[in-house]
Amino acid sequence: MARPESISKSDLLQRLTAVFRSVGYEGASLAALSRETGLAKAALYHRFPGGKEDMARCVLAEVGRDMRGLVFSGLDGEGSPRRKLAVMRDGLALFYADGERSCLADLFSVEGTPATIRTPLAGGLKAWIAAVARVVEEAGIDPAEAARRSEDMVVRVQGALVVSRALGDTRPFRNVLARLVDDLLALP
Amino acid sequence: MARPESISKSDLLQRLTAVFRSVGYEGASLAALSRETGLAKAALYHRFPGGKEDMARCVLAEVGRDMRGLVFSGLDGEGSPRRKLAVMRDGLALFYADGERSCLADLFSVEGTPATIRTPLAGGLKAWIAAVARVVEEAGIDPAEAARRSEDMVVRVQGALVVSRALGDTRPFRNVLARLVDDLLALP
DNA sequence: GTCTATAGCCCGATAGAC
DNA sequence: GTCTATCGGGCTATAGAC
Repeated sequence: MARPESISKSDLLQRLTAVFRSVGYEGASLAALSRETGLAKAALYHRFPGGKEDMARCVLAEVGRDMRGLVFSGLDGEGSPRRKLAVMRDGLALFYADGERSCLADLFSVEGTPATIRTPLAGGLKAWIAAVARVVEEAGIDPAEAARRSEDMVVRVQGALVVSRALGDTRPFRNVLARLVDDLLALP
Repeated sequence: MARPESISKSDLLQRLTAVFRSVGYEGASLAALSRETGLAKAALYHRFPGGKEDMARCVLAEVGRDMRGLVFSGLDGEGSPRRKLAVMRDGLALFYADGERSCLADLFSVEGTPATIRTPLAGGLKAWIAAVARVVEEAGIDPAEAARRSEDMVVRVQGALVVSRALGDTRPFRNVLARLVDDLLALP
């Protein structure tokens, strides 16, 4: 039985994620993590014995699961490549709240973040690029070109999030999403 | 007369820049800024009475000047659009050390950085996009499409820096630069 | 203009009561 | 499992000697 008076593990992770996602690893103070979750610091240490690094690792794993659910999951099923990539695009819009959110791949890759967090992050990015490349190949694009386009797509999404944040305007992100499928599947 | 025993203003700003560029605004502690410049904290306060925020503002202004020198300067002169954009591309390779360096537009746009720094940053990004769009228009591309391509170029450069940093591999950055001019000037 | 020394605060992390 | 209280240390910033 779940104990309703206590915050659920999933809710807790979601709130921790929000903090790390807006201020990064070093910027996320235990005071802020405590405030945003409603748990005292000691309670956070009870749930995450490894402290802040432990929290960030769990957040990254949870975000990875969300990403797989919203973004990857459609890539493996049946359906045309165009349809699968369109599902991914819509998942990205949700995942990044239409460009309002930053990506942990950006915030967690800066110096000062522990390597135990940066390493799985790189793996996740590579997995994403590879999964998209497989779908692009299905559409008849040769493997080298498919890999190039997939990397370019991820580059554009990351860049659009940075530019949107820096300008305080989500149009760059929405512009990239609008062309994402066509750019991946364009004729050679 | 310059006093040779004291670090020059330009050298000082360059060393401060290196710190902010690798760890961001909040991550740049006065201890690190002091260590990397060889000046005691009190001496830094003598030169930058506004403290860390003052240093970051001066660093941003200096980086803006470097950017204008290396990246913008070629855009206004004579020469074909293709040649001018190629000069910009080579300037970018230098400016970002072939993808090894991060961009302040990324690091300084995260929450926690004072607005006095984030605001001029957004202006600089917009100016860059506009300057490139003018050259693309010179090549006969219509203004709306030129604006779109220029924004997309900046998006790609920013994204390539993020992905290169996250993967620990500068290939994404070099790939973007290799196609930058052709993508801007492609036939409609 | 640069230094050493330190104020005052917030940091990550822990002790121990309940 | 959560709390309050606190530790030692690093933080930004300043005082004051030279």
